[in-house]
Amino acid sequence: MARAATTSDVFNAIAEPQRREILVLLRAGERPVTDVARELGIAQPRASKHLRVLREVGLVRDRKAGKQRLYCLDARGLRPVHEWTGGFERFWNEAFDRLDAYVQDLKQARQEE
Amino acid sequence: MARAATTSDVFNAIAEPQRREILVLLRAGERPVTDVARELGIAQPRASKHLRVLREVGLVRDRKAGKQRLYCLDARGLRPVHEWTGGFERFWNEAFDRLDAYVQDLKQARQEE
DNA sequence: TTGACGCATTCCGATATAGGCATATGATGG
DNA sequence: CCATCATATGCCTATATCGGAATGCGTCAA
Repeated sequence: MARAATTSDVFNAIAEPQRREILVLLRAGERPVTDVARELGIAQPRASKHLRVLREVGLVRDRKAGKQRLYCLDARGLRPVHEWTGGFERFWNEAFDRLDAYVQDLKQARQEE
Repeated sequence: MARAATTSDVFNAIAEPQRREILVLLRAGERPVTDVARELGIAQPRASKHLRVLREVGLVRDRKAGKQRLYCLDARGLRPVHEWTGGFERFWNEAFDRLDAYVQDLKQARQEE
């Protein structure tokens, strides 16, 4: 089996750097596809594809505006990711890590005696 | 080009659900590969491979303990993810979203007139 | 109606990945 | 040194991407 589909999975959707760039860009407000493509320096079909993935996982919404289609951020889907990583907050505490490294060294040393 | 390598990229590493499970499991303390495999209900080679990816992006460390190899969490790499998503915190505020949806509706309605 | 513009989609090729299975490697005990 | 347990790796297949180029489709203006 290959990797899980990006569709319907926010973790996969934001695994792609350019999609993260798009989300950051859209924080400044809604934009048409062409603008997104130009600001990221990528081809328009590519921007459309990324935006489609983001739309399918619910991270952006789109709205027709004449000839254009404006995309805007809907960051609610990022909340679960934030909370999931937040569950590890106490583990990346610097002091904790230093202590942990110390314990590691102790164990390693004891075992190498 | 295919998708970016999972290696050396935390966002990609945690895009895989089972790897996230492993990280959660390791919060309870270090474990040998076999335990990880058993607790996730997967084959041992699979667990080893996932652990390897996690090790290569720095999310776990390993330590030899006799015949076993104990893996332990090193969650520091999750901090950037937490902070990145945190940059969208104000956008998933419920009230904000409600207002936004309202504005959306207004625009949509105006355009459909 | 015809162009022109903005965007989505499709077809294609290259590649990375996940998983399974078999097997190699490593360490331990006898 | 050998048998055994614990892990890591290599090989293989199926599949899901990403990216590019061409093209389809809808909308607006003249």
